[in-house]
Parts: sequence; C-alpha cells; structure tokens
Amino acid sequence: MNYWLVKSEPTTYSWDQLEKDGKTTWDGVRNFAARIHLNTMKKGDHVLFYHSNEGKEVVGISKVTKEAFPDPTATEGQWVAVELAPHKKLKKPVTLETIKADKALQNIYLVRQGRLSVMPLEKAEFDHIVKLGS
DNA sequence: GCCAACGTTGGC
DNA sequence: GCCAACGTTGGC
Repeated sequence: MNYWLVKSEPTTYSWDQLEKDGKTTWDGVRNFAARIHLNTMKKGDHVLFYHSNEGKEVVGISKVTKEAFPDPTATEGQWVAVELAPHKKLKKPVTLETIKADKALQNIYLVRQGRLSVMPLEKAEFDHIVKLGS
C-alpha cells in the first residue's frame, strides 16, 4: 500500500464534489514528475485530498479505484489519469499552516516543492496528517 | 547538453 | 494582484 497527496483548486474540483459524484477521473495532469507518481499508484492506495489556493488544507482521504490509464483529455502526449473515490472526510481539515509548523512533516513535498500536484507520502507522514485531522 | 527566457502554479 | 519558485522550451 502506498500513500499519496493530490491537490485541487476547490473552484475547479472540490472534495464536496467528489463526495457527490462518488468517484472521479483524475485527469489533466501535465507534469512529468506527477505522471510518474500517477503511474505508480495501485488500486486501493490511499490519497489525501488537498485544496489549494482556497482553503489550503487537507480535507479528506480518497482511494484509488482504477490504476493509471490514458488520459481521455490529452490530445497529444502520453499522459495518464487514475480514478479516485472518496473514502473518508477528515473531521477537521489540516491546514498548510499546521503542516508547516509540524516538525514531523517538514520534509513532505507539499512544503518543499509547493508546485507538484501529485506527490508520494511516507506512511508515517500520512498517518500523522490523518491523526491531526481527527 | 547547457542555460536563458518564458509560462504556470500557488502562497501571501 | 503580486511575486517567488520551479518546470519546460528553445537557441546556441
């Protein structure tokens, strides 16, 4: 089992929308590093859902329900998408501020490399964020 | 293959 | 709305 974090601007696609839809195709990723991560995702992996720009907080845990397949929105290039479904909403969102202030989370990509939209997490880091949110 | 210029993302 | 950071592109 691997652990991940994906970002979305809530004005584009929010956690609430994911809960309403029941599942979604996570497409539109056009970044080489992010693509490698999408390709590594396995069915059942847990994925933290982060709202960028508005909120700037981790709001829920989603699950990979379909492993990487060709991105239907890509007209050129070998881009991939996965399918995600909501798993559990965090009782209280974990803000970027909290994460930045937490010694155990200093090394996650979210802090070190703000622009990456799909990133891996260590199990300990994942568990820690979930704990902060419960 | 290097590096400058440019575009995009995302925090503030 | 601004700007820093970083990825990508293109000229040499």
